[in-house]
Amino acid sequence: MQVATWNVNSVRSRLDHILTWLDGQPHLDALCLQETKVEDGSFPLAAFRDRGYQIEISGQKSYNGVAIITRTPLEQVCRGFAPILGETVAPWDEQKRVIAGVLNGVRIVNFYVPNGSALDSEKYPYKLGWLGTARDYLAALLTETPDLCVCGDFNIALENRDIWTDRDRDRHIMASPPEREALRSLLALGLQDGFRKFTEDGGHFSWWDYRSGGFARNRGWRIDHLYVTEKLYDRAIACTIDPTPRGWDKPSDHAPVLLEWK
DNA sequence: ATGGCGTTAGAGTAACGA
Repeated sequence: MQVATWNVNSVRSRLDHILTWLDGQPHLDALCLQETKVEDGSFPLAAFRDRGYQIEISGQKSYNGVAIITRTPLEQVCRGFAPILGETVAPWDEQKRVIAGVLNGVRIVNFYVPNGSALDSEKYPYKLGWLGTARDYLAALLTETPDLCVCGDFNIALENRDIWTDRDRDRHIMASPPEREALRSLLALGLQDGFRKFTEDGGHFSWWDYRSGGFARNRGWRIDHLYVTEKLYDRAIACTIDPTPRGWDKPSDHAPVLLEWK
């Protein structure tokens, strides 16, 4: 089974890229998208359905938005935290950042973790609080489905080897110790990084800034992740970042990341 | 470098991303 995650920075602007890339992935079972940036009523559903794909969406105007594209129907589709954790967490669902479903007995969770903006921004504690709620959500899901694949744009580089530069890391959004600690606490539920099963060295990134020729100089960050529970981790046979679409005309600033298990 | 680029909303700039 193959699952991929890709922050496309607007599904409408990136429609051709997404379809072209999908055409080159005949064995892909699920593609999790983030930052679709469109209300559900304006989502280009037909472009996917006409090509035989199924798609489940959860979006809003202008910001955020997630979707899961599959070849066979996604089961037990669940949008946001509230269906699992109850109405007390409903405020966290105002921003559309979570969609999940079950495919071949595996629960696939698609997260678009808040960026946080800067350490002195009010968005920073929002990001940490969101990650705490996400941890509670995954803990609840684990009691129902033991096999979990949690993927998406986490907006966190967990280790120094996941960042091109070592300048001001501790004070930088996406690398600060509290963010890393919040992600580690979530992973401590029993999730492992698919990418690091196969690749130990640095210099592998999933996001490059549009500015200053970040991609051409490979000045990037590895912030898009596929985390899996123990059994799936043991069965994993490959995890790769595909930088190809990042080099296309008018690209997303993120590249897709794929995980395959038997 | 309060820099660099790109998207959305909506009509000139502003918010946001990471």
